[in-house]
Amino acid sequence: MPERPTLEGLEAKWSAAWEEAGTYRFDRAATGEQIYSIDTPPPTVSGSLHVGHVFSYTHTDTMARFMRMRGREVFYPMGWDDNGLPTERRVQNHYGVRCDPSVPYDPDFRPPEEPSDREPVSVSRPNFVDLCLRLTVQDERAFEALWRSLGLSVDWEMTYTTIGRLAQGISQRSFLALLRRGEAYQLEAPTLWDIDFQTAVAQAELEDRERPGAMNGVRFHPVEGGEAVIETTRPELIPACVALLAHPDDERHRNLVGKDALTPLFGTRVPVRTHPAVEKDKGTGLVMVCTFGDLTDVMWWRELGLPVRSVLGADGRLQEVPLGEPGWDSADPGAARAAYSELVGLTINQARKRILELLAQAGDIVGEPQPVTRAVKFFEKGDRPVEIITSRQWFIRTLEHRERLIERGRELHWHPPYMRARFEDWVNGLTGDWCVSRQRFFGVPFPIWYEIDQHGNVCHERRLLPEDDRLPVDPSTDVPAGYEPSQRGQPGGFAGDPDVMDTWATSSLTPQIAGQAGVDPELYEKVFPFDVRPQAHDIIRTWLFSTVLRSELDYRELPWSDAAISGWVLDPDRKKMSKSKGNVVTPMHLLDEHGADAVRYWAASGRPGTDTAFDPKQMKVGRKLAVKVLNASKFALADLPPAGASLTHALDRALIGRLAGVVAEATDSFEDYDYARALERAESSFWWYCDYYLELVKGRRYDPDPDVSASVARALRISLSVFQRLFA
RNA sequence: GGGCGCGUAGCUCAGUGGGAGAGCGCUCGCUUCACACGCGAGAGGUCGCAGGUUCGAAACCCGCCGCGCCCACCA
Repeated sequence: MPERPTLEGLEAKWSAAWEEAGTYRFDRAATGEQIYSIDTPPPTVSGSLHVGHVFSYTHTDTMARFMRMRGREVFYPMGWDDNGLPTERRVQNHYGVRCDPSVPYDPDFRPPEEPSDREPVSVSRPNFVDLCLRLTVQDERAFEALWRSLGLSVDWEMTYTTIGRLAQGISQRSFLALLRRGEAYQLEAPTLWDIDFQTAVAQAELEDRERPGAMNGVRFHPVEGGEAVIETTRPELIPACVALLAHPDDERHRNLVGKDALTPLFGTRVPVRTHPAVEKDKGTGLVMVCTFGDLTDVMWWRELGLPVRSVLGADGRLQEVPLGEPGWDSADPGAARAAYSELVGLTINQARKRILELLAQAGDIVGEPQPVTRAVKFFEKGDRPVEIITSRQWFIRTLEHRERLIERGRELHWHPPYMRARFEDWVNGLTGDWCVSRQRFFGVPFPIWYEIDQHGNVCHERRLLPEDDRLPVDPSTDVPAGYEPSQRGQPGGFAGDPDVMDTWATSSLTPQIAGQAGVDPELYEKVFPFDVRPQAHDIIRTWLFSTVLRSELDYRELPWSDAAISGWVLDPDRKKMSKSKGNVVTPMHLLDEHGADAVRYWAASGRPGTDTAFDPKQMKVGRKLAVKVLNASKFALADLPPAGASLTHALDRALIGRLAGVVAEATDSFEDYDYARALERAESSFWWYCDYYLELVKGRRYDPDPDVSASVARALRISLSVFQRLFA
């Protein structure tokens, strides 16, 4: 018994001891209901963990420890989500490179020592992927060190990465199965597109940002005379206009409906039609449909069977179009070409400015532009608004499974229960199938090649698929069965699918990856379906939703019985922490300053699902609690008589009875995933115990008569053990 | 516009039908032999507002106000 008990050194001593003893290893001999499996969120490996990670992972850890103490064999792996755009962007900045798939592989490539200020160095795709792997290995080491400092009781022998062979094989196998069953399909269709990353993105990855704009009145010219004025914030899309629409009940435009009008500047003939989704009281009540300005355009285009006139290129600039040719008819092809030549090659903003000048010169601007602020869709990791561009992409069927997904959401036990509403809202609001292909590099490739015909054309409908036992494959370096490497890209040869999967297309399989589906069937059988998916509420629409979808498509069952949803850590002003705001708190110094128990105390006091303000004061409180436990232990255990006596004194018996109630309450709280309530009960009863029970028994505890002190000694042993287990 | 959550002491929050509470902060006192990272005493609140249900409402119901998040719209 030390003279002055101290927290210093305890963490290093015990984490080493637990590692040595394999305390948190999963015992594969366990079976059935005995096993409690956790579908741990793999944190994105792109820089550093922040205090929000510490918060929610601590919540999960308390559940793991509780279940272990209840006699369950806990399967608690860790994963690293290292594939995807965040890593690519970090590698670009860190090494000053840019991936260019047309550059050949250089086996002797060395990255620059320091990223230069000049143009980034173009490197081949394999070299780029090597750099991504190199950097993520470093990051993952740092992440593991942090998790160990925090005392997470994960089994470090079960770690996976989303770019690793296991995850790639499982992702590809699942995708090919979906393809065989028709649940995955390839289609050339309007797709949400980020013009900076030049990749398709999914509905789930969009966010709104307020942007200033201007509403411009623009005059169209009905072929039978008169005028048709629309209002638009996107005049640069006038060459892509395919129709004008009015509401069916709108008297003002009744004489135009069913007739044609010519676009200003380009003289393209477009029909005037009706659609019930047009809002009469917005602008003039007349709206132009372009291919494509927004998702509403896509809906009108699809429902009214309109043609496509695509003016926007993948790089976000206006591209060459065959004005005057079929599909691009013009009343005055010469004038149309002259006007469009002023726009081609310009960015969206440049083109918008220029076309307004041209319209003004032509006298087709009506009134003054009205400044407006409107919410614009952005890719959540992007810097410019998403556009809608027609491209060939892979999709997973989602819309037709909506009702079954809602049902699964109702079978799932949500903690807290109201989080289910977010899931249902999202499913009900889906507007399209899930676009899973990305025109990027550091991800799981689509395991598909295409035949090339004698003319050198890639035949996307003539697919060459690998057998499952070859997976994972990289079609950009591997060769389909029956072909030679020399036939790549040649007439009569083959071409690999150039795309990689959306990172969620892999993350949606974390139960299968963690459980090693198809690789270690015995393990998988034991852990799947998992018991719990812990995660934060902001990714219900992405990770939780997509995992439920994949499990439904592959197994027709839920991937887990429970979902434990944690809140966010907000800054002291209750604002969301984000890199751009510069208010992110990194956790390592907190662990150094306050100690893991203190940080965990703060985290565990945040109620399930509730956002919590970052508050170091709570960590100080946690540290005091830890010190108090040491001191109370010193008092309780010093010079105790031998064990074995019985509880004879009423006060001692009352204490133990009271503790039984606390244990029951804490247990009930934990069973309902309410670790915060369990902590609050344990803590308040512990301070009561110190202030009243320990003070009350001092006289008897030091009584020279062993018959008097024996009952106290017994009660102290029991009560101290109970409190230590409650806090554990 | 729709959905969800929240609004209790200066701050952070607990409290789902009967006593308004905890920690921090503040005031006063105490080195008392587990602990000054402690102990004791105290000040501080029309429980967002307005109705209703009830013998009784911080809690249950209706409406409103404010804050946050998600979704939709965004011509």
